[in-house]
Amino acid sequence: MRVTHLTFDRVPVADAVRYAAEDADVTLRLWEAFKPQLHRKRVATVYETLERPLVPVLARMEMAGIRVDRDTLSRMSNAFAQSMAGLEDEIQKLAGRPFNVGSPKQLGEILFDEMALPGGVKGKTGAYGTGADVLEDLATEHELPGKVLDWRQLAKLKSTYTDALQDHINPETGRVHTSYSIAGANTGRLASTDPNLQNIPVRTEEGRRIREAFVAEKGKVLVSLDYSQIELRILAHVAGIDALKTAFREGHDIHAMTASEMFDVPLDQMTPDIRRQAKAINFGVIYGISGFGLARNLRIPRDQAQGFIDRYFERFPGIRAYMDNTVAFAKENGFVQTLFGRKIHTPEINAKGPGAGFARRAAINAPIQGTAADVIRRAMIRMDGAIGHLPAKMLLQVHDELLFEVEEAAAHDLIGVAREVMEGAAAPAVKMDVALSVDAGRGANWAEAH
DNA sequence: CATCTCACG
DNA sequence: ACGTACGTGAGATGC
Repeated sequence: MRVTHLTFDRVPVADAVRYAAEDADVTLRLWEAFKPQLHRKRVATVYETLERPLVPVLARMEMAGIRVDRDTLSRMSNAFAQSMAGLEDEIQKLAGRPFNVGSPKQLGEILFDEMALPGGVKGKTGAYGTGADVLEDLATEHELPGKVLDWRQLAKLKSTYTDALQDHINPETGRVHTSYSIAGANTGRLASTDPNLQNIPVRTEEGRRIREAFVAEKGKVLVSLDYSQIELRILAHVAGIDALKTAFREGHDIHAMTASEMFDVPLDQMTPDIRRQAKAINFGVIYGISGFGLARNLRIPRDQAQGFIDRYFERFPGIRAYMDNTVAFAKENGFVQTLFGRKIHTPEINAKGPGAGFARRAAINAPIQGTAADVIRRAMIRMDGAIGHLPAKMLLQVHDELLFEVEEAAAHDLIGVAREVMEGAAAPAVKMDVALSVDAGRGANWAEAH
């Protein structure tokens, strides 16, 4: 038994398998044993965020793991390596000399010193920034930056996913077993480590294919259920925005509705670009919006971004009141609260200087992100009992999504039961003005189930 | 071991 | 005046 390397809230799967087979509650006892070693502040966070019944649930999920097909990953890895080699040749021809494409330092010197492309900005450390947004802008000037972006995407997928994931396949179970931190995030979210299964690619077609390697056992399927727009629904509730509440109640496209309201465009004349801008604003509000941040995200002038925000506050006045009240509460008390009363500490809120902006935005975001975290944690605690009669296991949590593996014939029943648990998870402690809604999918692999 | 970059919600 | 979207984890580079 190796307990020495245990942290307070993480259980290496080899131990979890052994312990949980004997006693699903053992993680909790281990956690209790390690608690005295924790830093004082960390203890306070844990006490306030921990819901004890969640601990054995997480242990069972870690123990269950998810089957990952090594051959699929291996094939993809080889394909990535080939494409990268081709791109590397092209990049170095364009650069005029060989260099390490994976080195931001060398790339910056090539782009801005040797090739003298415009827009080189040095950061605090004196190095040129070569992030994706910089290279995207630069791609209109020259062929090279776009190829570096392509190379980087493949390098990321290969090193972090197709290669590293293979090393995490447990030889005894043939499955990948993550570890969950129950107090990993300040807001009350879980965190997934070793490996992180909460950041498996999905946004691009190439990345999404990695999810094809996450498969169900023969005769079973993967079922994914995810909350639809849970943070915006919570915002509508806590800030009391009637227009948003109505839109959710009537099942409207929330970003299109926001766009229509803000820009006076009828819904039947909505364009993808106007909707995209409104979507960015909706997210911005959740993040504690600033003119600068929105301008950078949308790549528009700062005064125009500020105009959008002013307009938003004008049309949804409850939003500004929510933000002001939340910040005032944090300054007064040193914490904010989720709808369920869980405290999230904001020790920097009264700081002077550049840190003040961060603390302010974090305080605005925390009740929203934290309430969403509470909701899904409540669902997870109830889930084991609710699906106990079904041949199903809860495998993963990805902030607003739960992934299950279930015998094929029971998939329909599982979706019905799990959806009911998730949609009802706020009750009875909190009566939401906006109903929670859950989307479901199923398939032989995670790509199909999503 | 810090920094940069990028994957996710 | 200042520097900014919120919350994470991980791999590669280079000091």
